[in-house]
Amino acid sequence: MIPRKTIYRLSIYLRCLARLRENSIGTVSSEALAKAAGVKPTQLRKDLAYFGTFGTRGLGYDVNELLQKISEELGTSSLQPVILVGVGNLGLALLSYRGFEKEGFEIIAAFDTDPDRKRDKKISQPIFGMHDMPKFIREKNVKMAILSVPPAVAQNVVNTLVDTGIAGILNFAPIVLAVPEDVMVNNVNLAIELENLSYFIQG
Amino acid sequence: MIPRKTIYRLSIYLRCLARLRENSIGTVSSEALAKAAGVKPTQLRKDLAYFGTFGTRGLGYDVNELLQKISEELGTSSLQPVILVGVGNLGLALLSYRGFEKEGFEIIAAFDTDPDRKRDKKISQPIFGMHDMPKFIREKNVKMAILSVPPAVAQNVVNTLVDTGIAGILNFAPIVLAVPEDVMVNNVNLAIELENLSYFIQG
DNA sequence: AAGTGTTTGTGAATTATTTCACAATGGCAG
DNA sequence: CTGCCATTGTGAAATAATTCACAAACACTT
Ligand SMILES: NC(=O)c1ccc[n+]([C@@H]2O[C@H](COP(=O)([O-])OP(=O)(O)OC[C@H]3O[C@@H](n4cnc5c(N)ncnc54)[C@H](O)[C@@H]3O)[C@@H](O)[C@H]2O)c1
Ligand SMILES: NC(=O)c1ccc[n+]([C@@H]2O[C@H](COP(=O)([O-])OP(=O)(O)OC[C@H]3O[C@@H](n4cnc5c(N)ncnc54)[C@H](O)[C@@H]3O)[C@@H](O)[C@H]2O)c1
Repeated sequence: MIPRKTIYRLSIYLRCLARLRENSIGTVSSEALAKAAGVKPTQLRKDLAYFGTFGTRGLGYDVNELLQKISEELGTSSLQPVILVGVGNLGLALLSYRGFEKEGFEIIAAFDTDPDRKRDKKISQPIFGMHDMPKFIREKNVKMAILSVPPAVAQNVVNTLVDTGIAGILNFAPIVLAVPEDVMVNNVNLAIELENLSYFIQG
Repeated sequence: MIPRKTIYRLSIYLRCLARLRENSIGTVSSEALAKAAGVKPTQLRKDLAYFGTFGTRGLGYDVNELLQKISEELGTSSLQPVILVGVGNLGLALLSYRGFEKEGFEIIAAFDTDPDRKRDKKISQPIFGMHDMPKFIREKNVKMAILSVPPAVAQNVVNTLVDTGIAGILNFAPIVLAVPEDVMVNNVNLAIELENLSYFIQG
């Protein structure tokens, strides 16, 4: 069982390796890669050891090979379809962001109670009403959703998502969502991040 | 020394307590509050024990008192000024968000290389050029910044921020920032969050 | 082909965090 | 005022994560 935190770091290593490849760097030592990722070399090596041994002693890691192996381990090799619910200020920013595709994700559609008012914007994804959501999720076999609706309705929307087969939710609403234990929620709570910063820069 | 993770959870408790207060609930047991926060009761009690004892055995915690105490501990009692750098899609969404004030933060100004093109939007904060930033930070004694600039320029902007006295950065650019160790960076990397979800819903 | 210098991989040690288990406490009913 | 009951606070135990320390492996030089 690979620790949760290791999985997070694998994602970071992946991005550092991608940059190295862009710069035509063929091999990298655990020391150099760890530095780029902001961790200690031993931690990097331990993280990799959870699922294989890829390095050459005395030399380091082959950038392409390691990229490939981490990618496989994370299952990022194939493009994952994602939907977004709640096309407000934040939802629109996310929809117009072109950075997800090259990381292996694609927001294929958005849903909102009021889809028509949003439609005039310069975004490429279709925006549907909430009524169309269950059918869409089932037909396209979507497993992940980004939730950017007001907190007051978030639990309600989540219940629908879960009933319809969504297994992973990236939640921006500042509330704790109740979900069955086979559904995973990652919360992004910006107020808490700020509060956290504020605490540590004072104390 | 209070664990880092405890501090995160204190912020969550705070929000749960705020909701209880809105619903005119005066006391709460560790069991009920823990459930609302999505943690185990013993963990909640241990978290509180790090900085005091506030409960009444047989009864639970006084909602108002606990709210007050956690707030003090986190230093959220006073409003913290924050600046935002990079008024693009994401930056605009953050600027227009009215939810930070009631959590103790206020984005008092924004900065961008191209401030004039953004000025027509319906946001209340002033947008200045990058040239004005150092002076502003020093004069207003701002300690925290939200960074939503393109990744290619992020390190550069951070260097300026750090030189000017910023001690806490909430970073949305998908790169690892290098900062002196007395500066704290909290990263919000949405691609990594998605990748993480994707891993755990499959494996 | 041997020697040298680097860097990996990994058990063991350390440190951090969570959970357990239960004695101590105070509210409340009678 | 006494005893019961619910609930806290907390050492101790368990679990998880990080760091250390070093032998093993390989590249590279001569
Ligand atoms: N905007 C930010 O910068 C920011 C920052 C932190 C947190 N958040 C959180 O993110 C969420 C979205 O924020 P926002 O600023 O975009 O809000 P918003 O009000 O601009 O957008 C919310 C959208 O959800 C839609 N909606 C409402 N009820 C719905 C329902 N039942 N089903 C589907 N859609 C529904 C609305 O039509 C609207 O388009 C909120 O929970 C907010 O607290 C936002
Ligand atoms: N938009 C999203 O949903 C989203 C999602 C995940 C990550 N991000 C990340 O957040 C950051 C911002 O994303 P965005 O979509 O808002 O990008 P954007 O291109 O819309 O906005 C970037 C803004 O930064 C300004 N800028 C450029 N160089 C600058 C400099 N040197 N100093 C100050 N300002 C400068 C630009 O003028 C522009 O207004 C990026 O790093 C992006 O990768 C965005």
